Amino acid sequence: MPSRPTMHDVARVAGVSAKTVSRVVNDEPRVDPLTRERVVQAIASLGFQRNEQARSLRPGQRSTLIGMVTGDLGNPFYSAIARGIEEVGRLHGYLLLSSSSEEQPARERQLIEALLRHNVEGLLIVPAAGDHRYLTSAMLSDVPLLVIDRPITGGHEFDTVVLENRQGAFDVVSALIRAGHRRIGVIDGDSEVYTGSERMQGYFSALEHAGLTPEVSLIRRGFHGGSQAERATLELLHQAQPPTAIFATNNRIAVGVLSGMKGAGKWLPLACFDDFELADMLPVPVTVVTYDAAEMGRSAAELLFARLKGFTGAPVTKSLPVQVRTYPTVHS
Amino acid sequence: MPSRPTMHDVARVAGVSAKTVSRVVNDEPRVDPLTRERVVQAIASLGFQRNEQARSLRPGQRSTLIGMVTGDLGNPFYSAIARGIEEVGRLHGYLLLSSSSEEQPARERQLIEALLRHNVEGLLIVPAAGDHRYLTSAMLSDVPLLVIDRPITGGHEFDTVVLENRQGAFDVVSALIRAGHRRIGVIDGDSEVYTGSERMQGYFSALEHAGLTPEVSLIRRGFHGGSQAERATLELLHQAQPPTAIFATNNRIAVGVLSGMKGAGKWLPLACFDDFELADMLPVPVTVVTYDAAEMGRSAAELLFARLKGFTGAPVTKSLPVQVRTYPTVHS
DNA sequence: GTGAAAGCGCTAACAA
DNA sequence: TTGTTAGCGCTTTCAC
Repeated sequence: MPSRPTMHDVARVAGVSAKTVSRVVNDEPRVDPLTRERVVQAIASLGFQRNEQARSLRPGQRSTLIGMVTGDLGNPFYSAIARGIEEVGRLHGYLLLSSSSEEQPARERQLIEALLRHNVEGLLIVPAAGDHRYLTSAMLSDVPLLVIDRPITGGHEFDTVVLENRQGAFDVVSALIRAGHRRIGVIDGDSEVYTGSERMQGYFSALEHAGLTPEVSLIRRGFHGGSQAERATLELLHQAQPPTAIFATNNRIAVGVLSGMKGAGKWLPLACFDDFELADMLPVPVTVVTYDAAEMGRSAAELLFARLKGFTGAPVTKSLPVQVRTYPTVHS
Repeated sequence: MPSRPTMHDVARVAGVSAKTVSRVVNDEPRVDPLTRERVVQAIASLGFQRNEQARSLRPGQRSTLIGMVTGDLGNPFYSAIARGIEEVGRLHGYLLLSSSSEEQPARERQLIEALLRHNVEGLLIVPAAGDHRYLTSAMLSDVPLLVIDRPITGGHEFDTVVLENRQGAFDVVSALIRAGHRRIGVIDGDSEVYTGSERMQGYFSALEHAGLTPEVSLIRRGFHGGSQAERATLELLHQAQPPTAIFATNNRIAVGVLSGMKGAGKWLPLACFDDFELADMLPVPVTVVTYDAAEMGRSAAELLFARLKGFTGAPVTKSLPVQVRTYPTVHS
């Protein structure tokens, strides 16, 4: 059972003091080349690896750890963000502690506390719903916190990176209108969530901009999973005056909408916030709002490292651009 | 700029020694209820949070950190595994350090070393290709390592969790045969990768079992992305004796195959290892091998924690079951 | 039931 | 150029 060698072990083998080993490990200048060589040899022969936890215990030393909390690491949207964060972190020599709140506020708080106990130098969160006033500067004690995808409302202000949700929804609904649609159904995910409400506003703006009046019978809000969206779609399609196209405010909803169309045997053009694979293989034309989720992670991480490097100033909010893309139908 | 309070700060406020605070924080029994109460108050009023790095520095103390290396955290397959690991880790009070090797052996090694420097108690990796003999017990110094999805060949033996790749491929190809197909094309991802070669063996076994002879012209191997698979599909479809169905050894390949079919305007039934969304919305019947990727992560993590709890014995290899599932075509 | 002293592995400050 | 001392925040002796 080999236990990790310490600097003292290396020092003994090299015939120097621990401090000299430390100097070599940290590439400090004032070390005799010959001494350095002896130490390097000893390090290699013992397979020494510095204990980062011990190092970061000293005041003024960094832990080189950052922490992340999203709703669900297994969700491709969140994991793309995680990927972006990790990528930038690695460039700076940081490792990423990642965790899933399962969208539960209590869990999110526990995770943030756990990450802080482990001395992360920075936090990045995709906040769950709920009150975040517990995020006081006392609790965070100088650890910068970056908010991704949905701003935290009320209380302390944080650096934030979001998508241009409203603009994207406006653009994609406008595309349907340009294609001649006047009755555009909409199925919204959780409309209490920031992104959902922003996208709904984009929908309304697009109608208004085209001189169209929103119609209650075409709007279905507050659906969580795909199966709820599927039922809502059936309702929409079976009513007396059905829509001629449908806008889904996210891709999980879109999948439910497609199932609904399949069930009803009525295929309508689909618009959707979020790109998804095989959109070009469907029996309906699909228009999506596409964007780079990993870029959200990268932007957030870059802002975080700017803070760590001493950038001060008022909290920043960055909106990332999105793009509309149309996929043709497949004719089988 | 608030800095984190220490146990000494709490001790001062509560009028006790640091050791007593430690006792309270660790729920040790022999503390006077009144003293305990005073300490609890002080902890609350200061917002004290124990410094885990300092704690884990003492010999015999755990870091409550585990580390993971996969090819790409942003890939849904890997992130599902990460999710499973994280879930089990959380139950045990552990945080997860996750990182992406980008399938580069050198990067993988660097990440493993970085994780060890940060005192992870266990490692879980989805290994990149290449030689892993550097993973010596000297390097790992008692840190258990779990291998996921693809066994490490040669050298040290590790606990391993994989899918029943061969059986799954056998089953899904057999399903095509039962449906009457005699000429089944196959497009393989990277056939040097363990999963690819296992799945190919399953394909061959299924043919053999049905008394069919493999045909070179129906087999295309070694394709990386979807676009390579797309070209291979076009070749397959345009030859004199085309197949009547195609087996794709993973879902990225399957997407390429579908593009190829679209390009050729020839739609054939598709079989595929890996489930994927919207498989029931395609102009061809799709049969997939489905499984729970998160379960791989959970199984691996459970095995890891068993080791941490002292389970000894020869390295274990666990194969997780897979299932065949058929989606009907959509008729638009 | 409580506290004082020592030390985990490392590095900043100071000596030599 | 190199070594000694001290201490980061915590917990383990071992006294009291």
